[in-house]
Amino acid sequence: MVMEEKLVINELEQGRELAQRLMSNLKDTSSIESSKNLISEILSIYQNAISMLDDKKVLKRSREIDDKDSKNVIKKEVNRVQKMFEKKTEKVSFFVGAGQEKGSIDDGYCWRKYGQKEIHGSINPRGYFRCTHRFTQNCLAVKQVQKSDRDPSIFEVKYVGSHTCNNTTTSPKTPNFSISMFQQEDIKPTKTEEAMMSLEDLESTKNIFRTFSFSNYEIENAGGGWKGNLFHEDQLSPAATTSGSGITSEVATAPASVENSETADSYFSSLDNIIDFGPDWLLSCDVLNW
DNA sequence: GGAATTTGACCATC
DNA sequence: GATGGTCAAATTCC
Repeated sequence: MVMEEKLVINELEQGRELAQRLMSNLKDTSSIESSKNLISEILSIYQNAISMLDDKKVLKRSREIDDKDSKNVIKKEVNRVQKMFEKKTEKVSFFVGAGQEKGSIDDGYCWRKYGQKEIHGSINPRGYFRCTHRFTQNCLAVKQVQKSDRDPSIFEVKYVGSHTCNNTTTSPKTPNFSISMFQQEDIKPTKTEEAMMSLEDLESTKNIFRTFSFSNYEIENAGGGWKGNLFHEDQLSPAATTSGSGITSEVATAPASVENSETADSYFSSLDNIIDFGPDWLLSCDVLNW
């Protein structure tokens, strides 16, 4: 079975489990809050599953990978992912809670909004942000934030360029969140992508890959439920975005070598041996404690 | 008053 | 000409 299928099944199984819990909760009128949390989580899980199934390219590639004699395909995928890292653009979907309506998701960097555009075919406008230190430190990092048409609670954030500034709004955070990272499809090189991904970006990417599992009911609901945790203003982190996914670390965890690797090259060279590292490597992370 | 945001205009690309 | 990205003046916020 290919990775994407595992992911989808995983999502659906969690949705089923949560629905069962919800049914139990409904018998107990005192657990309304808990029920609300469960409903939110179920919805986001199904949203994830639908998104996966909806991605025809992922499914198409899944079929390729499913081919037992697909070592060449795997090689190709490794190269493709490697190229993706070489590009400076990454797209991240953020599951955003209350108080994060403006898409000014705090990812530890200072951003200044410089534009907003209605995008053809999209309901929601796209916001354009650049690093506050663009002129003082010549930092060319840029990000685009757009509320998902499919799920308004999700902000799709595309990062272009790497930070060359030293300034961050905060020290590395200890986010409680889950994150879905999708490969940016059909990225066409632009003038903003002249530089290659910096080690700094790689570092942040490695952080993103740190994983967890968050299908633990007790943990999720400790302190008012996972959503309460995730979206508490003091804790909501940026890049700390969340998809609300319940995908477990089994399928979402990046190889430990990612964290220890010094460069993207060294990391990806190890990928040659990883059969199950799927193509569009839809990663979903639920971070509990860093 | 300085910094940040908004928004219409302009420009590049296809 | 349509679309997406950026600029910059006006406006708002702290």
